[in-house]
Parts: sequence; structure tokens; C-alpha cells
Amino acid sequence: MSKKLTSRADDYSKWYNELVVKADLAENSAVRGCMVIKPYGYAIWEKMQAELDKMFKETGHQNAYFPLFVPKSLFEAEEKNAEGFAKECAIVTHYRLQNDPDKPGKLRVDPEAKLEEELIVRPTSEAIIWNTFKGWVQSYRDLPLLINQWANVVRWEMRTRLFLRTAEFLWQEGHTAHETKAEAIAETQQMNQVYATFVENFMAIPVIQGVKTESERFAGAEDTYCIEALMQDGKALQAGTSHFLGQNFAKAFDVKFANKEGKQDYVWATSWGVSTRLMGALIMTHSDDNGLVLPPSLAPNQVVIVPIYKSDEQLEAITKVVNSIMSDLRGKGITVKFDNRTTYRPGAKFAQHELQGVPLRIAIGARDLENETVELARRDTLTKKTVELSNLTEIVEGLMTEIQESLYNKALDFRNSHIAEVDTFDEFKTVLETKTGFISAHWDGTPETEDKIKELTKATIRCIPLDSKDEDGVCVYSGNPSKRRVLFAKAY
RNA sequence: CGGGGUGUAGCGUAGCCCGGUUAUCGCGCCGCGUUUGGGACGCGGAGGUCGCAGGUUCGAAUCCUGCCACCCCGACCA
Repeated sequence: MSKKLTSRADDYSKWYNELVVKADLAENSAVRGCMVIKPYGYAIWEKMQAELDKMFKETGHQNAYFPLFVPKSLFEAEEKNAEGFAKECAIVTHYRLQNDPDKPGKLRVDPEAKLEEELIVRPTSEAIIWNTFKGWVQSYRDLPLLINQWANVVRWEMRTRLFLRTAEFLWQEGHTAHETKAEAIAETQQMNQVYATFVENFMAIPVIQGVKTESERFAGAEDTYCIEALMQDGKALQAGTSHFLGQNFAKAFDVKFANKEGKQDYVWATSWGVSTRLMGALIMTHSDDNGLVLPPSLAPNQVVIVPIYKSDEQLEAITKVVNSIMSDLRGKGITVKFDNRTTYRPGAKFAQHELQGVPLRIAIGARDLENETVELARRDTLTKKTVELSNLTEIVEGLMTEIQESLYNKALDFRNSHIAEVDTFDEFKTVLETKTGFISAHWDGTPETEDKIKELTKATIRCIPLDSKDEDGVCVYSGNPSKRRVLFAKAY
């Protein structure tokens, strides 16, 4: 096995594919474009789920579960949504197999078992959920309805890519119904903020909050808020979206309520989601050529302890000290693993834990026993230092915070140094070819210009940042007047 | 679906152009021994429908035809 992974600069995607497999996170399955998430990768997803779930509950949401299959008639009810997803649907048409009379031992679809109405395997659940919400809402007293679902969805993409665009992926989708437009918009914004907070504080990935242009908007939405992150290769990644759906779904599924004046009115809706794509973002933001780098808040093991010994007696003595270290650290809520496998040598263990991104490694050997010290190795900086055993717990506790912040700041510096303000189209193209990253430029606000720029440069408008200031200028492509800058980038 | 590429052991590969003993090498795996502060070493061993199906030939991993899968580029996209 090569000690170094393929260089990013050389071939980023190969590096990425090698890394996620070698780091034991996921592999491609036998099913087209789907992935097997291995235990270590799934443990990371579970930590993300737990934190997000907590944040959803804190903002008043409840979990529920809806069917995987959506009858075609429901699916097509909201036209724009249906049209947007129609090209990438898996469809169930039959419900039974039978022995194939022409090929002994083989099965075929029973032609007699054709479904009266086809079932769509959900690419998103607006249709089935709104059909259900119809029966849940009669009065303003039933509102707001704040529901989240943890589920899998299927989108039959032409080209798939591990974590970023798999045919089946895991996600959460929030669906809410409100009395007023203002309340629904506030919910949309709140959930986008929840995503930003989670991704920045928990995953240590800086994001830019913004709204999508009309052509990049979710099918069926009136407004799409998003968080955009920048990967180490200079490409942008949409990390999460929150949609204001207006009354589109309420009208399509006839979800009305009696308001305080006793009049019938349609509810206002939102939906919002993040997926296992976030794991791709995590890998592509922090990893280096030695493998994954995990922020302490997400690492299945925050600390790993590797004993170094020559005899059973030494191991026994080390184990005694390690047990005391572990109970101290666990007392502080830090997850620790003692890697006392006898089948691998220390060097191999070091390399493995680096590949898996364990934030902090403690090595302890005979020398340390004598001096009452241990050796600490940080995954993020790859630096080592020897510290006194006596105040180890405090040091480790401090390092957890420090590593978390340092990862965020490193990614933030990278991101900030890859936002270029440009005012001419030549500059625009030069930045894309040389420096990559986000480009902050004026745009005349028309889909035509947006399309033309995409066609010429492959860069798309990632978002109109929420914090962008009013500024008079001229469109970088058409020269027409513009009121503010928007963010362009090549995206995954 | 269009353009390009690749399929040889669990992984990475040589061989293919120019057909010829038992299909090459490395990693990994198994056994024994020595080792253990950065991916150990020695000796021994196991593991292969050469993507699939046909064809040409005395003989096919190698040549021909068809099919399949995967990767990259485009359209699509959380």
C-alpha cells in the first residue's frame, strides 16, 4: 500500500475516492450509483444526526415518518415540483416475480402483476407529506405544523459520485405549514441559520448564507435559501437548502384552514434538508494526504491511546496508567479508545488512526512511565509534544477546543482568500482558470446572462449572499446596471 | 444518451501492438520465528472462470464480433 494518497493537485477525484474507501467510510455497492456506508462512516453520520436532531427539537420541530412510495397522481399534483424531478425517478410498476418458463432457475416480472397506478420512489417527500397534512390542518389552532423526517430518498442521477451525488442518499427533510407568509419566511430563514450554525460550529466548515437565483431554485419553491461551502480544490458545494414554498403545495393539495376571522385560507409552507452529502463536504474540506481530519465534535473517537511496549510486564504497567487516563478523560465527556491490539505494531496503528482522522493520539511507553509523561500528537497539525501526566486531562480538554477552532479557522482563511472581487469578464475567466474559488461580481439579474456565463465558463451563481451590500455597478458580462454583487463558482 | 478510456487474485498492476511451457510483480492474507518510540524482517504457504458470450487458430489474457460493468468529459444534480 502506498504511504501517501494520490496528490490532490494531480487528480482530486481519484484522491477523494481512494481516501473515502481507505478511510473505511464508504464504498460503492453492487447497486448502480448507491453506496455502502461502513461502520466508521456511519458513526460519523450518527453524530451529525444527533446534533441536528437536537437543534430541530430546540426550534420546536417533531419527527415523523412518511411512506417511501408516492402514487404518481400525488407526485404530479404540484406541477413545477413534478417537472423538476420527473427526469430522475425510480418507478415501481409491478409487485410480483415468477419463475421464468424460458430460463429454468431464473425469475421474471409477472406480467399479470402490473400495478394499476405506478408508485414513485420518493426523490423528496413534499407530495406525500402535503397529501397527509391536508388531513391534519383544519384550524389556525393546528398551526404551525413543524415536522421533520429522517429518511432515504432516490434520485436516478445520470452520473453519480460517492457522497456528493449517489442514487440513494440519507437525509432529513423538514416540512412545515404556517398561518402567515411572514411566519413561513421566518421559518425558512431560521432553518437556514440552523444549518449554518451546525456546519460551522460542529463540522468546522465555514459557509456563506444566501438565496438562490430563480434558475437555481428548488422546483416548486418561491425562494431557496442555501449555505455554500468551498472545497480545497476551489469548487463550491451546496451544503444545505431551506425553501419558502409559498402556497404552491397548499393549493396543489388543497390544504386550507379556518383563520381567526373564520375564513378559509391556504397555509404557507417551507421545506429544508441536508444529506449525507455533508460527509463529502467534511472530507473535502479538512482532509490531507494522510487521510481524514475530523473535528473533535464529530470524531467517533476523539482520542486514541497507543501503548508502546517490549514485554507483557510493560504492557501491564502501561495499561494501569492508561485506565486511569481514560477514566479521567471520560469523566470530562471525551471519547477515548485504547488501541491495545497485539496484532499491529505502533507505526501501523499511528498510520491507521491518521487515516481515520482521530483528532488526538496519546502514545505511552516505558520511557514515559519512567518520566511520568505521555506523547501527544495532533492530527490537524501533525505535530507531537511530550507532556506531564499530572495535568494531561486539562491539556486534552483544551486541545479539543483548540483543534475544533483551528480547523474552522484554517478552512475560513482558505475560503476567504479564495473569494475574488472582479469587475471584468476577462478577469472573471482568469480567476476561474488560475485561482479558482468564489467570484464576487455584478450581475444584471437576468436568467439569460446567468445561462450565458454558465455556458462560457461552467461557473454558476452559487447564491446572492444575505450579507451582500447595496453597491451600484455594471454586470460583469452584459454591462447592464446592477445593484449588488453575487457569488459565482464552479460547483460540484 | 453523446465523446474518450479501462476491465488480469481482496487491492494496485506487468504481459496485449508482434498469439506459443505452469500468467508477472508489489501490497494484503495464512503459518513459524525474531521484532515493537512512525506503516517490521526472514523463511515457508494459500489465493486466478485473464469482465461475459461467441468466433478465428494446432494453440487466445493477447486477434475479430457482440454484450456488460466501471472511470473521466458533456447534459442533469442535495
